[in-house]
Amino acid sequence: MTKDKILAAAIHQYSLFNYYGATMQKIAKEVGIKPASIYFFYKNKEELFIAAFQKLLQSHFEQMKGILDAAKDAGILEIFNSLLAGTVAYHKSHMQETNAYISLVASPPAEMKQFLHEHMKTFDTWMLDSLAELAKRELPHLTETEAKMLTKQFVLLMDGIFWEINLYDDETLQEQIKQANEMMRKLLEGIQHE
Amino acid sequence: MTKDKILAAAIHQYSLFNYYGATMQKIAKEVGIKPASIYFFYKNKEELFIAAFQKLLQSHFEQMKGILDAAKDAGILEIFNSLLAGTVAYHKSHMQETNAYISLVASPPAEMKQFLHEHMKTFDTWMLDSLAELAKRELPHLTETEAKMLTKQFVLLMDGIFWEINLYDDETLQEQIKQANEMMRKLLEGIQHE
Amino acid sequence: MTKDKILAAAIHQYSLFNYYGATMQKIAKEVGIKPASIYFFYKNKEELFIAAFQKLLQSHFEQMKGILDAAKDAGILEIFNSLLAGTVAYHKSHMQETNAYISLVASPPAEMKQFLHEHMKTFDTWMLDSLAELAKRELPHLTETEAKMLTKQFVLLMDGIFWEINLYDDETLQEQIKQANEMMRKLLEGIQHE
Amino acid sequence: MTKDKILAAAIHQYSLFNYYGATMQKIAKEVGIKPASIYFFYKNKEELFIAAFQKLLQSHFEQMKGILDAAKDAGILEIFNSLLAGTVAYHKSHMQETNAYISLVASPPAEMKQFLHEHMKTFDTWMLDSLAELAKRELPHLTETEAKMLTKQFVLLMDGIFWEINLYDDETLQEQIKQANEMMRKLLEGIQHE
DNA sequence: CATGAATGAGATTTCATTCAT
DNA sequence: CATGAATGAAATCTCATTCAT
Repeated sequence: MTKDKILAAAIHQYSLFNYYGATMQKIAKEVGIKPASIYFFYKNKEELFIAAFQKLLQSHFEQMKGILDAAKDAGILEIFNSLLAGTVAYHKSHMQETNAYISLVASPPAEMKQFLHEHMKTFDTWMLDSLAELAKRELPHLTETEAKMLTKQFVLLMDGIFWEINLYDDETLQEQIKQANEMMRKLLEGIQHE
Repeated sequence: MTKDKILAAAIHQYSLFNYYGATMQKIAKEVGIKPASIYFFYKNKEELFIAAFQKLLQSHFEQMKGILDAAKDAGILEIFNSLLAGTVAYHKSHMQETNAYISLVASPPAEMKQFLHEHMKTFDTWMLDSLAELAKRELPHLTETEAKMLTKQFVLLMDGIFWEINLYDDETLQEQIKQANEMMRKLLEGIQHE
Repeated sequence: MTKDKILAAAIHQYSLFNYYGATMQKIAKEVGIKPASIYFFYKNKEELFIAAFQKLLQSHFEQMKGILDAAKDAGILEIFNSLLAGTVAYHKSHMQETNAYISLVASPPAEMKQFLHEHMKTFDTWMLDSLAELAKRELPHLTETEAKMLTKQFVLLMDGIFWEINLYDDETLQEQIKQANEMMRKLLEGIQHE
Repeated sequence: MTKDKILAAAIHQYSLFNYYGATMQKIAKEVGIKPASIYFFYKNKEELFIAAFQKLLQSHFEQMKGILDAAKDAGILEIFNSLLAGTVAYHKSHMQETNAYISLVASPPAEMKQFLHEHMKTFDTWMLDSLAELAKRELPHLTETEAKMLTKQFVLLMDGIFWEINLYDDETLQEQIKQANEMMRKLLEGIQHE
């Protein structure tokens, strides 16, 4: 459908040139239509990008949910492992969306800031809650405080890996994932020996 | 000096609107001059932004060097601690530059990608080398491999904290720094007990 | 009928925005259809407006005829009186058409100028002839010249009132109609005393 | 000066095509510059036309004041006479402005309606007050009410003449002015014989 | 140093219109 | 009858840049 192709092109152009550099012309050309035609589907550039960003964030959210869902029946260390690997694998196989996503979070157009902030809060809450629940299930002897600490530490590692998607090539990134897994292993060991 | 004010305004506008949204008009207005006047100092927009980005990256680099330098005579854990705290403190007190820096790394204008990539490699190498050296000095019993691992893990935590500057408010960020310090403490403990 | 609703909407939009501002979109929206549908009824914008203006002028003409017809059996002063009152009453109760009519006469689209000029001449001739005839019937002692003068003077007053529809609120306008009637009364008095 | 030439061209184009048909391109072409250059002098089309209309109305007002001033030392009938003749002479020798003025009053762009209404009120008040004062000076035996009536009647004739500028050719218009003068003469005669 | 004036190129958007369904 | 989808042309406006002063 043309409407969806426009969204995809908008996200792609955004990933390349940011909001002001992603022109209606370039988007139209990528879709294979004329700029005027975009206005049949979207009222203006702002509404197009609101739709595009919504789709982007939502599909990122759903992907994360899927990864967590697929991993949730294993042991806690494996879950962490799968989450890191799954996140990176997804992002590496959807570089356009990932670049757009990173760009959006790192330097959102002024009009999106509010909307984006709310999404990030929702996402963060979901991630922390889900992880804490899994941690309690797998490590029932943990206090509430300990479980929270553990999840926060894991999220910190996830964020580190996420930022490094920007910086490192595939090989180095895989090495960093190993380091992250290693760290989680040691932290869990420490807890279980206490 | 007007020339420096232009650079600062360019960085500020870039942090707000990215490359294509940072117009010569807005930059001029922020400085209090007319757009035509910018061309007395810089040949064109591209050269202005090359200068601006160079300054931005260089001053970030120097700042990091300064932080490391100030911390380097303490114990290894304190060094890690100071680096994290110093980095965040610097960025929080220079939000404009930080936003511009993050934006630049996360979604650089096509023309800058090459230049940026080289800078990041230099910076990364320096950071890893410096940290490895300090680790060896403070923990002389570590093998080369162990030292490298430790520094990589620390860098991963630093990157996590860095990305979270984007996401969290001050309070939550301070909490995350604590978590990072706590993690480093446990990792070192583990190594020293082996 | 849709076709008539389109005409009415075209006239309304014309009264608000003039020819170039009365877009097919706005007309369609007012009717509750899509712009493409208009082309089933009218070949293009120009033909739509030719039809609209013809209807507008013709209905104005017929209305004036009706008013004259209804008044023509009274005394001459009453006839003048009824014409003024009737004209204003009609226009005040059809403000959209009146605004469009005034707008059309005051600043016709270039393509309409010729057509409009002819209509105005026809209308003017009819009005002068009709009035002159009535004047002769009611005031048989008048010379041809005197009758013509009287009708021209009356038309001048009518035109004044007409322009003032633009300018004044209802109350002031009613006051001006009284003045016009008063003037006609005095003029007739003057003639009859000679 | 370019700025003034732009204003004049805007008024001219407006007189030909009304607000939406008076494009920046046509205006620029008439001045002999490029459309972009207009924006150096006026922020946008709306502000350009606000300036243009202000100039138009103000210069019309001043012209009327000048005509009244030049006529004010004669007898009352001559004053009326001069006003009518002066108004028409001015408008006939400034057809562009007059067409624009009529168009503006008859079908103002929505954004101008408020501003225009206030101007018209000011103008109307000035005209009525000035005429009433002259009437009292020249015809001191008139009551306040009679003076007011006389001026209103004169204004009605003026408005009739004004609207007829639209409708008639020069010759017919001169004839109508004669009729207007004749009417004023008779009205005054009536008053003085009472 | 700095600006006023100007512009070519291009961005966003609107408009009248077409045509297949 | 009516519309969804599309478009060429043009309208408004912005942008980077130039150049004389």
